[in-house]
Amino acid sequence: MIKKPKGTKDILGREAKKWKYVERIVDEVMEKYHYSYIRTPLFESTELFHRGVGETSDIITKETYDFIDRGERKMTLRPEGTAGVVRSYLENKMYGDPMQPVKFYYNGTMYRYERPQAGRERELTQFGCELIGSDDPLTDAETISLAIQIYRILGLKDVVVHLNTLGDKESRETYRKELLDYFKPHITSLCDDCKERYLHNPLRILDCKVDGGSELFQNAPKTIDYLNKESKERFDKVCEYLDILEIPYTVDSSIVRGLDYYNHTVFEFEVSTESGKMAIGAGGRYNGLIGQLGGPQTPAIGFGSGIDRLLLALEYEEIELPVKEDIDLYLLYVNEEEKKYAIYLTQELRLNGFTVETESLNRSLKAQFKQADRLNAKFTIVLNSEELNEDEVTIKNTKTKEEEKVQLDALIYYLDENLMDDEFECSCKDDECHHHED
RNA sequence: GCGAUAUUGGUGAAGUGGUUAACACGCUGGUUUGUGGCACCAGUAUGCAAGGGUUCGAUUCCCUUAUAUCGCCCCA
Repeated sequence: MIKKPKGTKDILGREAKKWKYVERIVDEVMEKYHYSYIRTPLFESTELFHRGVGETSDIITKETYDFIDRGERKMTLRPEGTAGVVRSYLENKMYGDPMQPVKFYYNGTMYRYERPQAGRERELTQFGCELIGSDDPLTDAETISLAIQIYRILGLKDVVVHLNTLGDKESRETYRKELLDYFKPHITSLCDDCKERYLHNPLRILDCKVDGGSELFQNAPKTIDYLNKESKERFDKVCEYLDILEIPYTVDSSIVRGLDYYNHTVFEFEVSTESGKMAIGAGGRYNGLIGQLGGPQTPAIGFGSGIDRLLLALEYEEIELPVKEDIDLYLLYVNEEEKKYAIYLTQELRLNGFTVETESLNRSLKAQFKQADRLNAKFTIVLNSEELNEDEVTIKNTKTKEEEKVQLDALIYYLDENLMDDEFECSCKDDECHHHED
């Protein structure tokens, strides 16, 4: 048996319907925020992702899916969405476009060579957006609000926005130095992982799961205290604008980014699950990236959000998305004449907008009824030669078990009438629920 | 890269160093000659992840590999 590759999964049935629903909401909200959809390649030249080595280690070195193509070019499956969008921005010289800023959103699979665990796959799906060409703090606030809107519409009301600022380059370097100085006398008391982090990734020390709550860590320098005036004012503006938008947030100095082109605003969206807190999305300002990739110095901000994790969060919160797999009608038959009519009628009803299924395994009537039952068909019709000669059928409502004789030419009308009030009832009871909109 | 636990039919699973691997659901058929969902009856794993080893004998013990789940590192 050939099995699926490690860290991938098949999404099917009801689960697949949920995905499509989430993606539809993403499309709708993104359009309202005036982001336009962009599709970039699933693979790019390796150097796009492996450029500008920052303070992080593992990302660049071993966690991408790299391959050499038949033309001996070094390629990498995209591990995230931003780099491809920015590459496209540069390649299409969009910095010269009179329409500024440039706003894109994407939704697609990303690939990371990691060991799978809860909420972590090798192939993951993320949606996200990038706003390129504005440094105004209002775009920071808008980006965060956009993500929160999507989460809320899907039913996640308790997403916590963790907000932080890294400041500009000057502020960051000062901070980094202060942090190293602060921990230097305590290196020996740090856990082994943190000793390693001290050398390669000092900002992550604050994330330590072992000593994170200790006094030493609580009193560690915070990025916010090392901002220069300009960066501080900028951050205050972002906060002010979020207040206007009534987006609650908590300033969390432990939020950092792994890559060094990030500056100023960084944020993460966090939810609770049975195994603790989990980030379902994250983003930040990356004013340094476009220049790093050889373009003009251009400010930009964006976020990415994992759909897999989003669905995990919904499941944990027991939020039901309005998806249904039921069919409207199952057509049963026994003899060839009836079968021929079933073939015709199935198509006719499908063309009129109904979800119709008919028997294709020549099973006994009993088995056909079981099938109709399994499919949750709202109606069944057993085609009967004698009735057909009279141009009528007997249609049965599977819920009420009532049967009715209906003239064939009135069948569509009948179905329309009786399926109308059959609307989805979703589990969220508050007014903000958008599930009923269509 | 490191660690823990697991892997038995279509599904959920029980189980033992020794002839025929429980039980349940599902499925198929029948009781019911064209109207199911209930009931009853029957059928449904030359097979216990793969390979190797220990043994007279292994699904059961050991090793390796694969995969799964969950942690650590990392998290763009």
